Amino acid sequence: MHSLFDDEPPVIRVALPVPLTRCFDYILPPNLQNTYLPLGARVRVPYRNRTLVGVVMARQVSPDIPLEKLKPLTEVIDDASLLDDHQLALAKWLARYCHGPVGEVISMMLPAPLRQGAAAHIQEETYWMATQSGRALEPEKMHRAPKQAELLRALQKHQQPVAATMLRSLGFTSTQMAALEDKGLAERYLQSRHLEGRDHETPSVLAEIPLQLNDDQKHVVSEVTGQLGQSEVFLLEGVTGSGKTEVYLQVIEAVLKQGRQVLVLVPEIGLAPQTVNRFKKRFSVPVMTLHSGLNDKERLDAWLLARDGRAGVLIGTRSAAVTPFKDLGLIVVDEEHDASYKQGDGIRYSARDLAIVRGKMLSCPVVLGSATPSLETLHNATEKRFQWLKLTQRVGSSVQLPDIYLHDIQNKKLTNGIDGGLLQVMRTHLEQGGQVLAFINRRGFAPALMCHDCGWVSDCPFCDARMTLHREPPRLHCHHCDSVSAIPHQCPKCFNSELKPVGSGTERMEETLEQAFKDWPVFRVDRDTVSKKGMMEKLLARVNTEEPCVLVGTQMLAKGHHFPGVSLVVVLDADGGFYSSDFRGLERMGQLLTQVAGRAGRERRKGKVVVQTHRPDDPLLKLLAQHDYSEFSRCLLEERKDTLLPPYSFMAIIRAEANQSDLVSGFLTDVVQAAAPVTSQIEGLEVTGPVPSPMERRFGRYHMQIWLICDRRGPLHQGISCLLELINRHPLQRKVRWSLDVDPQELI
DNA sequence: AGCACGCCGACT
DNA sequence: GTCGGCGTGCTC
Ligand SMILES: [Zn+2]
Ligand SMILES: [Zn+2]
Repeated sequence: MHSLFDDEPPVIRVALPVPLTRCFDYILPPNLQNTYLPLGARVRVPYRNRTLVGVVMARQVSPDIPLEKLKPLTEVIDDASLLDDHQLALAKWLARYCHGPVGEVISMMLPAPLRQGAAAHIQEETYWMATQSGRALEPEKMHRAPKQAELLRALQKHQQPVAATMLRSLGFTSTQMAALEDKGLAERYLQSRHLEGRDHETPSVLAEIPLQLNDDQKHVVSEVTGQLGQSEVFLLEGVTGSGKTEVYLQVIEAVLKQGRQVLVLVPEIGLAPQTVNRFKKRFSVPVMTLHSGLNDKERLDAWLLARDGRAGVLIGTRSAAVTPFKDLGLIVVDEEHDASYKQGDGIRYSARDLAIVRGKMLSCPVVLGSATPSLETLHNATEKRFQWLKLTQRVGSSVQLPDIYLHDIQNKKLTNGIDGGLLQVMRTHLEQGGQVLAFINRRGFAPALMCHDCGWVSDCPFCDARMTLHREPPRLHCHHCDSVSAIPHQCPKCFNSELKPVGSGTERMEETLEQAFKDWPVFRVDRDTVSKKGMMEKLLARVNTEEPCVLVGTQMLAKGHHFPGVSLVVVLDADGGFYSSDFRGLERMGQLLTQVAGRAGRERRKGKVVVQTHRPDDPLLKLLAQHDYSEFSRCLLEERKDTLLPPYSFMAIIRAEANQSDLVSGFLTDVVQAAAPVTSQIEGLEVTGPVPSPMERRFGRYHMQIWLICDRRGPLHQGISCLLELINRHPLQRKVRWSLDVDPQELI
């Protein structure tokens, strides 16, 4: 709105990274009134007694507080919009969805240097390339300038521009480079080092010939490429080895040929160099990555190159979902069911869901790929909101699905978590020259230490949990609060000197298997071994020799790296999903088991999977053993429908914690009771709680939650707004930390 | 969230 | 007398 009077100073509305769900207005001082200041540009503003970086959300606003209370802004940082209209619309959408401040959402979207006000310009470096006449000239003829001749000879060897820094490290000087330029023999280029001489404007997109597709793949590629420019969501369901990646590559190729950009989302661990290299090898356009392994500068460059349309393909983990693009033509979400797509703190968004929202806003297709789609996605596909495409044929004729055996351990005495019969199966397999993969879902030596005389257990002093016994290095370690203590030599309660480890983790399994198989090496892969630098590379090299060995580890082994020599996979604790307090426990178990099975015998020989279970007759487990994830998921969906849980309802959780349990319960009880007159009138909305979290005490703090479940999103958000309003007015706000999670993935 | 302001106990 | 504990209020 324009000001009522012309002499009133122009006021702008700024989103700031503060936890207050409103924007702040500032006066544009006279000296900045002629500065170009578009929406989405960053400004520096005074805020209380400090200065903050904010983003312009509106101009020429009439402030809701008296004009004399407004402060003038300090500085305009961007001379052009930093975030375009779509990016701002996305931020607003996410802020509404999370019931959070748009300023915090925007702050989350920006790489750290931009948050702090750094210039939004790609650092360009000088590159040199021989011109046509430079290539035609024989350097030997340059008698009077031997150094320049040598430089020209070096440049002639390359078809691509060579970095000036590289030439300098070879002993050439800038004067020599400039001299060649003056003679028209060399040309200078300014470009980002990350582009590796590639250019998105390139006329040819391909750097190699694509693979031949089978009929399934051809059908999928033509379906998706036939609907480019439309906001369609595709579920691409393809079993392990059905050639999903090649389908992605060929759909991406079609988008790149239109001169548009592509975003590829991958799980946290999925960003293996081999995946990225496959993309770089296929395309001649710049392929950038964005993941947690990059430093601030690298992240900023990737972000800017995507925003400026200079990156053709961006492959990234969760946070890449909020990267701006100049002309986005396709989003691929690989392993869409993966839990790492959900941000667990701060702005709790799902990268997969955000991808779908962006697709709708930009009219671009979204491809969700998985061998084990989430129930949410399957439900959307069944309801025809997504187009359901399937890859049923496995690529390569020799590849067969492994046989899966459910190994009954009811009434069996296990030695350190493994049955003697199963050890024999492993031995036979090793004798035949095969590699074995053994999964166990717990790190450490044993999940607890116990006194058999008085019943003392290694409880964590800060959590409702046992401290895990570790041998490397020896310690008791709580996996929930990270507190560490020495291993007691005798029982702290009765002084009995015999304390027994209870249950097995990866370390104990490693030891057990080492003792059982003296002739073959046993390698452990879990967070503790992988974090040691260079260990993983060394291990991969050893395992890739395909000499017989045993790999024991956590889920980490199932994701990421593929081991071609493995033909026996052993799952030691499959029953966890049955006893999980989370209604998604079984779904996760099915996805993990299917993924694990895909690790057995993908090449050459047929694989075998053995699953230790107390429930060999369980119908769901049997379905998984028959490679029937579809029927398995159909059964689970049936169950969710009966219990009216997601995806048959929408859910939100309000979590709260404090150092005293009565503070949390008092706080949440007040809120629920005060809201009841309103929430009980909202049709279909169910408010449950406060209830203690599955592990009430964690790190000395008491956790409780309120559940909101509703059959429609609208009333759910109405209920949330009502509760949050009361929370924000509650006097205990200072002592209780709380958060809202819409569409939670974890119920903890 | 942050950060100032303000009001009480125990220190030089 | 003052240093610092944290309860309270506000941020354009
Ligand atoms: Zn004891
Ligand atoms: Zn703990």
